[in-house]
Amino acid sequence: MKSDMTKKTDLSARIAKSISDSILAGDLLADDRLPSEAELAEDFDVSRSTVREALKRLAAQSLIRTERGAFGGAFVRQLSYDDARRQNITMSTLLLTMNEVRFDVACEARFALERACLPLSAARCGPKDLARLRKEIGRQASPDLSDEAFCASDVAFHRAIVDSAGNPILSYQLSGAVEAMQPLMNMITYTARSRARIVALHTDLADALERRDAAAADAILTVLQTYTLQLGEGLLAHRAQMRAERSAT
Amino acid sequence: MKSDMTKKTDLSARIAKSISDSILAGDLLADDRLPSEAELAEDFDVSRSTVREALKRLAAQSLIRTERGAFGGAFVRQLSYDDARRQNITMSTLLLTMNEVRFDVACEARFALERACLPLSAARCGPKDLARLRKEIGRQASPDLSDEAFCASDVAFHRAIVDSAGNPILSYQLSGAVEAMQPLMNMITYTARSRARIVALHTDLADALERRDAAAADAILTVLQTYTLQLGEGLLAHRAQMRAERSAT
DNA sequence: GGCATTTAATTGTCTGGCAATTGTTTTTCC
DNA sequence: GGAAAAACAATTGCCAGACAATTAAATGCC
Repeated sequence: MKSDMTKKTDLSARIAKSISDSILAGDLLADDRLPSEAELAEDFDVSRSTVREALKRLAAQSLIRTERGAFGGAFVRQLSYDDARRQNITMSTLLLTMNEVRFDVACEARFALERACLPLSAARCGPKDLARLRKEIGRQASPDLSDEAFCASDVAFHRAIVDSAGNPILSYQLSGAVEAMQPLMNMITYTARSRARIVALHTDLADALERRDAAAADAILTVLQTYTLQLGEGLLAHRAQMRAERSAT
Repeated sequence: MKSDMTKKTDLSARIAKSISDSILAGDLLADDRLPSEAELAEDFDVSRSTVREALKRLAAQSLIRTERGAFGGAFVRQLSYDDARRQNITMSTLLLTMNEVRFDVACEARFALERACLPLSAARCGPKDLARLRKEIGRQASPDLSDEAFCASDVAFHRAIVDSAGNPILSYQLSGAVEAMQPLMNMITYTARSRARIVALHTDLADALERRDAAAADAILTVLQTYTLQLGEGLLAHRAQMRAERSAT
């Protein structure tokens, strides 16, 4: 076995793992009710506090939800796309910031993944998707927009491209890559010139998708990637400097 | 605000969120020590049990680790790629099974994402990566292999392709898509004929990568996708039947 | 039958305590 | 003086018991 778990980890962790295994294995289905805390305490032969700690662990992973009152209790939670997406974004953000990932590495991953969506997006995007893209482009063009708001709209634009592929699994998998970039992109100061350039590229991209021209969209994305990388160039040095300062402390 | 959180959710959830926000915002850095449970209890004006439940929530998300003894306590945990990958896989698996995602949808997402890696893999894969690929191909060719083991090796092969792109962020993001497929693929029975076909395609793929021929690799992946889809065709009906049976209960 | 009240089950929170762990400090002994 | 042993202190892990809050069901009343 990879990890023995016996007698070295928390009781609450072991209990949580036991229940979580049951859920993963399909022994417990969505909306099934778990035994009450008192029953679980007896089943596992631990105190109620320990059971509660285990249940909180599961709740933190969106595996269960709890309801109070008679006939309440802990219920297996059907993991929604939104919940999964939120957790994915949190984890990706954390991974990027805590490991001081280089801007170019994150950028490469993000654009590679987005490129994977383009053929599907070009084939399937509908009027609603295009409207969403145009709306964000319009917002990006307004001059009285903070750098942060511009960046947020940029992320929204790219999310819209991913969603237009019409595959929810794809949207989920890419949410982390697209949205976790935001903190990194926020460190860029967008001049009027660079904004205009980006808006133009976004417009070209939307046009290409509307024409269902995947090859053109791909080419534009490549240009956008190069330009983004260029804008973020300074961040590599900045990161290195931060690290140097901290180690000097 | 999106969610008020005040006076409707658990105290432990609010406290966990408060601490987790501090970590996400960078106020708490990796290996920083949190106040002791007793201190936190006083700070937040709650009992120690409530603080403990909050800390267990954070531990479940790999945000902190705890150590016992004097000078022990809760420490901000540097989220490792492995931790993140594990959680990503769990969540993806859960998402796929609990939402009864159609095999073709999951398959499409998986191959689209893998396709995104191919140019990078072709450009960068080294001898070690190729050896890993060949090793899995060799395993898949041995006739005395259970369907499950064959499937596990298939997943390992595709993970190796992703890893050979040499971008850890990409590897992380794709781990969910690749590994969460395994439970679905496990429902396929692999005949000797289909195994031979898959091994041949895998070999072609490895050869193409060795030649640094991204276009050829892409074409082979398309064939593999079509074939996988064909093998999994029955699962769509199977799923529908399962659902029908359950609703009849 | 419909509405108000009571009841029972369950989670949420608190208090207080003891055991286990572990780095530090002090003591003991050679 | 130095090394081993013992005591110490801080901290988490776990437990028992209590009470409050909530909520669906059961009951009673009209």
